[in-house]
Amino acid sequence: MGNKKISKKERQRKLTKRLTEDPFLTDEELMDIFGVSIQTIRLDRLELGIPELRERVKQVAELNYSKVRAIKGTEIIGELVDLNLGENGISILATNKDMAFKKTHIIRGHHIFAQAESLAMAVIDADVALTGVANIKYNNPVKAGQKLIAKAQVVRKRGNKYFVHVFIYVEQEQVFRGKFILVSIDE
Amino acid sequence: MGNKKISKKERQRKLTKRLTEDPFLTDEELMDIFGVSIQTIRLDRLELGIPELRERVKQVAELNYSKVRAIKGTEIIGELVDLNLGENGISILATNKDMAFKKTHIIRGHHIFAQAESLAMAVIDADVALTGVANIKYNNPVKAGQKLIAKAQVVRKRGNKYFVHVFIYVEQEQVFRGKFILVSIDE
DNA sequence: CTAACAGTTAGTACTAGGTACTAACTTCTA
DNA sequence: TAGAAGTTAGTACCTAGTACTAACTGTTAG
Repeated sequence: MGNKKISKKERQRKLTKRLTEDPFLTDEELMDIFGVSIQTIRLDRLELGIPELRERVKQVAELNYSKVRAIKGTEIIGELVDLNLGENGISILATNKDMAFKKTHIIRGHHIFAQAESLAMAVIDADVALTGVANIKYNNPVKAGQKLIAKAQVVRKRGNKYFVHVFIYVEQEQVFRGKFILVSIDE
Repeated sequence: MGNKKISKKERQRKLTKRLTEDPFLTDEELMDIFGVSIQTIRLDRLELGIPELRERVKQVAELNYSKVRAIKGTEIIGELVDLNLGENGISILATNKDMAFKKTHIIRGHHIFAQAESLAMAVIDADVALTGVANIKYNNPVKAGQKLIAKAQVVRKRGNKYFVHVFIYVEQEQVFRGKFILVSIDE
């Protein structure tokens, strides 16, 4: 693909773009793409501070390995720190900027909801449950990096219906409250 | 960490487990973990058909490179198929088993909530919004693989508060309804 | 008791995809 | 036309392996 001469600056700009699009390219492939020697590619990466292929692949792998876990978790969102089955429970969720809006760094609502819902499910003494009705309120926006402490309380149980209240706090201040009605399914 | 003799079978079982938990372990680290030589680790991997570290890392990277994009999207959960800013909108979310409980294959509530909430945000004509209050109800469980069609309608606007109703259907049948009050933040 | 075998270890040659470095060549430019 | 910038070539070395041969250890069957 010998593009007929482009400047060093231009090549380095394109190289950066190419590698952000596809971090799996080897120096050898880049050599063919830009029609320069492998040493030039390596000098470019050195100047631009772009690590080698294996390092780039590892970074992508590590980044997503934790991210996916955090989103879908095993089952519960946040870390369960206390639990009395059928009574109450506490979970902690450390927020990060991946959970937030890019502009404002305010945590997206469904992450908070997910913590509350999954804690509510954890506290009831049933194998599988579904959220029937939820009445929720977000009191205050949460910033990326803040630690969410969720407290759940089973208030009533009627047949296979559980009424659970969940309150989420950031340093004593309430940021969320939710009333869930969970329905357990017997198999 | 020389565990005092374990059988080959047992070691290979544990090795498989260790590597599914943490695919970033080198043969050298595994050698220390199991107290055997590096050749034994390599024979084990060969017998078990487990590829080398760099291949494993690459697989994790490639797998998630596409998956994560689908989970967090740019901003909206599901695909936006129709939108009249300030009035209404429709989004479609194709569910899969990663969004469901392992046992029952029923979609976890917060994914449905996330689709509804993000659609509600998309329809209101404001840069950034937060969910203030949500009153929601799950009518019917959703199975993995079903296609969720969400319809949002802005019913009232008062100052920086927007009242949005969202209904989600699976083939004409309503599975979710939510009333959101969204608050736009002016910067 | 010993031969046979599984299991383990040791060692060598080779690989990809590099780093780090020296040296030389080409091209532009003052 | 000298010198700097840019490019290319080549070498030694690195990691985390594969693929292979050879030898050693421990158990077990005849």
